[in-house]
Amino acid sequence: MPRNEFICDCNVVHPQAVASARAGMPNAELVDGLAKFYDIIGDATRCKIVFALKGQELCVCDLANVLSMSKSSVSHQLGKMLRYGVVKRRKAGKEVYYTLDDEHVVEVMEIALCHVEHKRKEREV
Amino acid sequence: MPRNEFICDCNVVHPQAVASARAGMPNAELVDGLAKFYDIIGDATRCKIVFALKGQELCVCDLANVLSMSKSSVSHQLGKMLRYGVVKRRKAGKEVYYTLDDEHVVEVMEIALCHVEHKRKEREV
DNA sequence: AATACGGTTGAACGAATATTCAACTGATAA
DNA sequence: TTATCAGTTGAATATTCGTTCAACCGTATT
Repeated sequence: MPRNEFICDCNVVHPQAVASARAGMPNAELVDGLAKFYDIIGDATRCKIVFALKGQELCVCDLANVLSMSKSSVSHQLGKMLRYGVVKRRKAGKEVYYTLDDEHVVEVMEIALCHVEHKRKEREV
Repeated sequence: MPRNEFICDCNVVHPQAVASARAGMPNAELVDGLAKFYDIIGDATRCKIVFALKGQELCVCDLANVLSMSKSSVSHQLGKMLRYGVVKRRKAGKEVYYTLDDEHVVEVMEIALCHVEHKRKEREV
C-alpha cells in the first residue's frame, strides 16, 4: 500500500508529528516572503547599510565611503534593497539620497542583535 | 591634499554624516554574526525547518516528509543549522531528533513575519 | 552474519549572487 | 558647449550555495 501525500525517499517515522508540523506551517507565499526578507539583510554589506541609514539619509558616495566600497557595488546593493522595499530614495540635483523605507527594520535587526550577542557569549564559556 | 581614511572611488559629499554613520556602526564581528544569522534563516527550506520544529522535536525523516525533500538535502541543511547553533540534536537508536536550540529564534521570526505581512498589504494598495 | 534502514558526508553539478569594469544618463559648473 | 561628477546599468567573472548522487557509518532486526 502506497503512502500518498508523503513524497520523499524515506518512511514517515512519526506521522502525527509530521501532520502537526504541516498544520502549523505558514502558507508558502508567506514563508517565501519571510525568507526573502532575511536573505536581503542576511549580508554584511546590506546589514551595514541598514545601520548606516538608521535615523539619517545618505547619498551613494557617503555610503561608499562608510563601507569603503565602490559606488557601483553600493548602487547595486541599494538597487536590490530598493526593489524589495527596504529603502527608498530621493533625488536632489546630482545626488540621490537613500533612507530606510521603514525604521521598523532596525528594530527587527536589533532584536536579533541581542540574540547573536547572547549566542556569542554562550560560546565563550 | 589626500583625503585619508576615505578609501573609495568618489568624493565624500557629507563628511559629517559619514562620520556619524561610522560612529554608530556596530563592530565588524557583530555585524558579520548578525548577517550570518540572517543568512542562515534567509532560505525558504530553513525557515520551514524552524517552523516545523516549533515546540516539538522531529527526526530527519519526519522533516524530509514535511518538506517533501530528500533525507540528504535536509541533513545538509540541518548540518548547517547545527554548526551555527540554531538547532541541536539527540540520537536515539537509529533516529536522530532535532530541536530548536533556542526557541527565541521563533520569536525573532514571528516579529519579522508581521513586518513582511505589513509590507505585503502595502503593495496590494 | 546478513540485511535493512536512518542518517551523514564529500564530490559534482547547476543556479544564484557579489563585485568589477566600462559604458552610459543627467545635472551642475566652467 | 564642454567638462565634470553622482549615480545607474548590463555584461563578465569569480564565488557561494543548494540539491543530487553515491558511498558510507551505526544500529536494529532476522
